[in-house]
This record gives sequence, C-alpha cells and structure tokens, in this order.
Amino acid sequence: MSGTRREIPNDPGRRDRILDAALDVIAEGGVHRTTHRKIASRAGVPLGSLTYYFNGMDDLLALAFARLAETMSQLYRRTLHGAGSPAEAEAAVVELICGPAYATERDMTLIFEMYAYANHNTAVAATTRSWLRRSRESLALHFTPGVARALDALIEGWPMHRRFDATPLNRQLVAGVVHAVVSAAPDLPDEQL
Amino acid sequence: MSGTRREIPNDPGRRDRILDAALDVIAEGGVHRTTHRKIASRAGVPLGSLTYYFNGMDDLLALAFARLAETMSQLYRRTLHGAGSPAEAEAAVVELICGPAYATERDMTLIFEMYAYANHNTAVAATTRSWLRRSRESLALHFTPGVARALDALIEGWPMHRRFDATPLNRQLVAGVVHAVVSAAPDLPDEQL
Amino acid sequence: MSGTRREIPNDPGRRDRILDAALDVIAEGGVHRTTHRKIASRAGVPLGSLTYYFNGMDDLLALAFARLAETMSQLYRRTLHGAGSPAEAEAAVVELICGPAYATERDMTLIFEMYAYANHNTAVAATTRSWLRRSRESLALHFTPGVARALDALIEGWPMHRRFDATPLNRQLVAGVVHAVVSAAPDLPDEQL
Amino acid sequence: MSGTRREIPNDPGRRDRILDAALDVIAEGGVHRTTHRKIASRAGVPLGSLTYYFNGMDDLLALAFARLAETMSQLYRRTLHGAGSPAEAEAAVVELICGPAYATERDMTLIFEMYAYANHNTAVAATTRSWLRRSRESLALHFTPGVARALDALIEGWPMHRRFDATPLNRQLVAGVVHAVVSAAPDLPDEQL
DNA sequence: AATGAATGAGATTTCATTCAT
DNA sequence: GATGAATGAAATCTCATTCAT
Repeated sequence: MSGTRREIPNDPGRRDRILDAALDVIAEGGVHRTTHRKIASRAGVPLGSLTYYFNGMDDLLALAFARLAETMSQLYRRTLHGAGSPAEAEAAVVELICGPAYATERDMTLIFEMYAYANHNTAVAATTRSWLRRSRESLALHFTPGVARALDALIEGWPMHRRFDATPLNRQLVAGVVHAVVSAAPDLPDEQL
Repeated sequence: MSGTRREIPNDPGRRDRILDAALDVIAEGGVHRTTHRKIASRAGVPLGSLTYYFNGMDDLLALAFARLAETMSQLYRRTLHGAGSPAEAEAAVVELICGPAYATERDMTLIFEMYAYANHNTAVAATTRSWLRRSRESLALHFTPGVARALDALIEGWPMHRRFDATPLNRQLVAGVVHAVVSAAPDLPDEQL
Repeated sequence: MSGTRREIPNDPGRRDRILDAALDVIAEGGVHRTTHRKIASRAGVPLGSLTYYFNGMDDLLALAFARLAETMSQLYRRTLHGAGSPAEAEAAVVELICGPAYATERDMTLIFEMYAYANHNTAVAATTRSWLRRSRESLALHFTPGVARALDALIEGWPMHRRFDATPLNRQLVAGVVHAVVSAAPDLPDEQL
Repeated sequence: MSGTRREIPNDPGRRDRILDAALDVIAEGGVHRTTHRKIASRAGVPLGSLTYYFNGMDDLLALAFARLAETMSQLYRRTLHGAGSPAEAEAAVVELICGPAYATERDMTLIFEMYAYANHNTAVAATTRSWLRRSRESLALHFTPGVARALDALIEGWPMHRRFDATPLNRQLVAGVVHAVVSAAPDLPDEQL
C-alpha cells in the first residue's frame, strides 16, 4: 500500500491556510490568547496537523509573522515603485501613512503583535529587521538615506497614533510634513543606508 | 459594623510592588508568557494575594500598564516642560527620540506590549489614548497643533525603528528633521488639537 | 478598657441573621455553592464574624437547617392543632399538601437541600429525624398511628411532585385520597408510633 | 479532512465509568464535596480526562444524574410492567415503596442529591421532570390518572421517611393504604394524566 | 502522510480559615 | 468581643504535545 514512492501531500495549500488562520486568531485575541485549537478550528484542519506541519507554537507564530511581513512589504514596495516622479513618490508616502490600504485595523493590530512578539523571539526579530530594511530600500529609490529614515519613522509612528486617536488623520497636514522633510534633504548630514 | 475604623493593611506598598513585578515579568517574556506564578514569585508575595488584590489577569495587566503609562507620561512631561525657548524645545524632542532616558530597552519592550495589548482590552486602550493625548498636550506648550502631531509621530516611530535597527540613531539627522518639521509650521494647515 | 465584667455582644440578633442569610444563600445556589463570603455579604456582617460565631461551615449549615426545621415544624403544628373536628383535620392535611403556606418554592428547595445534606451530616440527620417525629406527633392528635404515617408520606411526596410538575395539584383529588386513607383506618394493622 | 474514518476511542467505556464513579462520589460525600479529583481517582482515569469528556462539573453532574434516572426508571418500569392483574399491580406498588430493590441506601441518597441539585440546574430539572412523567405513565398502565398521581406521591414520600426513620416500614400497613387509595378510584374526580 | 483521542503539566481561581489588631 | 487583610491548600480548567493508528 505504501511502497517506496514519494508521498504526495493531499492538501498542498494547507500550510498557508494554517498560517492565515493563525493571523486571524492573533488579530482577534492577541498572541496571548492564541491556541492550537483556535487556529485549527479557524483553518478547518484537524488539530494534529498543526504539530505535524510546525515545530510548536513559537515556530508557527514566527512563520505566520513572516508571512505577514512579506505581504506588507510587497504592498509597501508596490506603492513606492509605482512612483515615477519626486512628487509621486511624496504622494505615495502620504498614501502609506494615511491610506487604509497600508494598514487596515486588522493589519495594524497584527503589526503591533509582531513588534511585541519580536522582543521575545529571535526569529521574529530577524523578520522585523528584514522588513524595516526592505522598507528603507524601497524609500531609497526616491529619497536620500537620511530622508528615507525620517519618512520611515513617520510611516511607522503616524498610523500608530491614528489607530488609537479619536480624530482621523488630516491628509493635508501629513502631505505638508512629508514635503518639509523631503525638502530638508540638502541640510541633513550624510547617512549610509 | 460597629464603627468606621479602617483596617490597616499589613504591607501598604504591596499592591504597587505586584504591579512593578508584573511589568518586569512582561518585559522579560511578554504578556503571552506572563503568569500569576511568575509575578507572585518575582514580587515575593503569596500566589493567593494576586487574586486578592486584582480581579484576574486582565485587571492586573491593565493596572500595570496604567502604571507604566503614568511613569512614562511624567518623564515626557518633565522633559518638555523644562524647555525655556524654542531651541530648547526642539532639543527636548530630539532627546525624547534619541535618548535612552525616554526609552530604555525595557521601556520600549513594555510599550510594544502595551500597544499590542490595548487592541484587545478596552481599559488599556483608554490608558493608551490618554497617554497620547497627554503627550500632545505637552508638545502643544511649544508647538502649533499640526507640528505637535507630526513630532509625536516621530517620537513614536523613530525609537521603534531604533529598537530593531542594527545601526544607532544619528542624532544630527534627527535634529535636522525635527528642525525642518518645526520650521514648516507656517505652511501647514490649521489643526485643532 | 477590657476589665473583668462580662462583655455584652453589641449586636444580639446577629447570630440568627447569619442563619437566615445562610438559608437564603442555600435556597439560591444550593449547599454546593454556599460560601462564607456570600453568607456574610447577604447578612451584612463582616466575614470574620462567621468563624467567630460558628465552628466552620458544617456547624453553620447544621444550625441553619435546625432553624429551618423549627420554623416548618411550628407551621405544621399550628395547622394541625387548630383543627377541632375530624373533618377539619382532614382539611388541614389537604392544606399542608396543596397550600403554598406549607411549602413556598424557597421552602421546598431548602427542604430538598436539608434532606440531601442530612445524608452526609449526623447533626442534620438528627434534626431531620426530630422533625419527622414531631410531624407524626402532630398528626397523631387526630389520626391513628398507621394513618398518620400514610398521611405523612403523602405530605412529603406530593409537594415534591408539585415542585417539578408542570400541572398544578388538583385539590379535590388530594381531598379524595386523604379521605380514603383516613377512612381505611379500621382495616389497617396496629402500629406503634 | 481526507475521509470519514472515525477515530476509535482507546477506552470506549470510559465515559460511563466516569459517570458511575461520579455517582459513587456523590453518594459518599454529597454534591457539595464532589470534586474532579475524587471522581478521577475513583474512576481510575487521569484528571484531565474529566474536562476532556465533559464541559465542566455541572455538565458532568447533569449527565451522571441522567444516568441515575435512566437506571431507576427502568427498574420502576420493569416492576410495574410485569404485573398481570390489578392485585399484582398493587403488589408491585407496595414493592416499590418498601423493597430495597427500588431504593438501596445509596440510591436514596443519590435521589435526594438529584432533587436538591435539580433546583439549581435546568438540565437536571428536565431529567427529573422526565423521570416523574415516565413513572406516572408506568402507573397509568394499571390505574386511573388520579390514583396514579396519589400512588406516585406515596412511592416518593414513604421511602423518604423510611430513610430517616428508626423503625422499618410496616409492609402490611403500606399494602392497606395502597389498597384504600386504589379502591377510592370511583370517588375521585376525573384527572388528565 | 495524517489524525484526533488522550494526558499531564501548569494556569487561574476560589475560599475556609488564621491572626494581628 | 470583633474584624477583615491575608494566605495556602485545593479546586476547576486550559492546552501544547504525544502517540497509536
């Protein structure tokens, strides 16, 4: 019955479905309330498959966050690579700060969870570092290294406030600040990326 | 029943000692690995006293984060209130972004944990909102509302990157960016705080 | 301050208030969910007074059930002693079976709890036996020993069914059955009470 | 996911063994002293399996009492269905009231516990109601509805007294009373079962 | 390759009781 | 005589992980 031929997995997309389900569960309750059972139930897979595909919870979470970072990075990249002029690049940055595309409520929650978890897990810390590096590389297509760092901080910090603030972001204000930072480039010290 | 005499607790500081121990445990392992036992052991109190003083883990964490926010708020406030001139105010902002005083590694870890937890707990969400509001009020002593918002985002976002970046923050770069944002004030749209 | 004179309790009715509160708590949640704290809170007395007045939970419950039995016995007794003729005695028995006076919902619940508890506590077993004996003595004022035993079983069993049955008791039916039992006296074997 | 094959439990009778163990523990100490540990130890199963098989103590107790009611109902039913004549039916009722078969000391204790618990748990209340209904249906095979109700009350009430009385039941007395009630049928009002 | 029944380690929580005042 | 802060023993419950199939 079993022979020597390579067994073919009977549900090839299952691994990723589990990771997506894990992100859903994290978004809903936080890492601290994430359990194997919830993930399995959400993914519609048997409980045993979680330990079959992953080496415990830490491994599963690390891979789920890696998947999140990959998705977010691509969005970031797409948004910035599409810009054909300095003005369009600035607009793209404003879009990343204000737009719901970059950070839905679910995404913001997941990013918070990833940052928090990264402080206690080296694999996720590496994922996070790689993400930050890639963000800056995308920004470096259009801006000097120093400006890229500053814009990155704004892209990080402003949506965080937006998440908890009652008042919505003022798009004109964001555009003005981004422009001011970009315009300051000549006055900023040299900086290696 | 027979009078209004209040019993005197045998150990008046114990409540706060437990909260501090909780923050230590969170900083070390994250909320997701924080347990009553670890907190009790760290605080040197019997396990039972945790549920005597607090209504379960959620309550305890909410109060611990409130204590954290209070401490951080005061530091923030002290730093900004001390500034006597626009130049000193800018320097204070640079200090908040770069200085280890504002955010030791432990503090940064705790802040990440608080943000993450706030997405799943209304009490902590309220604490977080109140903290953001107070930050902006302190900034409003020296800056227009729009500038205050932008600086707040920088103060939030830049140290986050610093936490995961290999390279340390370039203080001159930060100073340049802060100055650019502050100088842009006349060009920014009106904004209510 | 303390001297040698006898200390006078500063709240003489408190003991009984605690016992009544205990019965309330038992009626609401059952013995299995009865705690010192609930009783103290219900009675409006300090927690410590429970262990001051009683030797632990078993003692407290035993005394509470004794109080219940005393109250119920007196009602039973009053109902039967008031009867001046055989017909009135029969009517009194019907009243005890059907009437809400003998057994409100709360009373029935408490009696069930007492019987259940009596199987595991000798003091309450004694209380229960004494109650049954007194019931029969009251019935013996009007009926032969054998009839008294049979009526006692009906007074016990019928309200139990009433407690759980959807349909209410048929008073005429009860009266007919009681009359049949009473009328059978000459045919019943002699029985010592 | 891949098929409909059902996993076979390693120990198919375990669920029922746990319920029987629960009844043993209840009979010995009462619901109020029944704990997961005692049941697990008595059943010879690991502690964790109790919450694996049951949704908490309430669920476990409800199912244990349902098992008790089922067993008792069948005995009741067997006893009454075996009667081939009115005289045999009367004898069967006397047997149910007096015989140890219907109610050993353990059974009586458990029934008390069930009634007490039923006042605080809707599932057990339903079990109890269903039991009472089935008892009456068995009695209705031989007696008019009114007589069935009266006999049911006697079957309920008399063994309760027997449980606490010092003196044993007088079988002749019981037979006489049952006969009197049965003979009164023509004089009793019509009653729907 | 895949599963889910089963478990034990440990988490949270409850609560009777103690005892300093 | 009286109290309620405090505790430890034990209760319930959760869940990652194991493992026979």
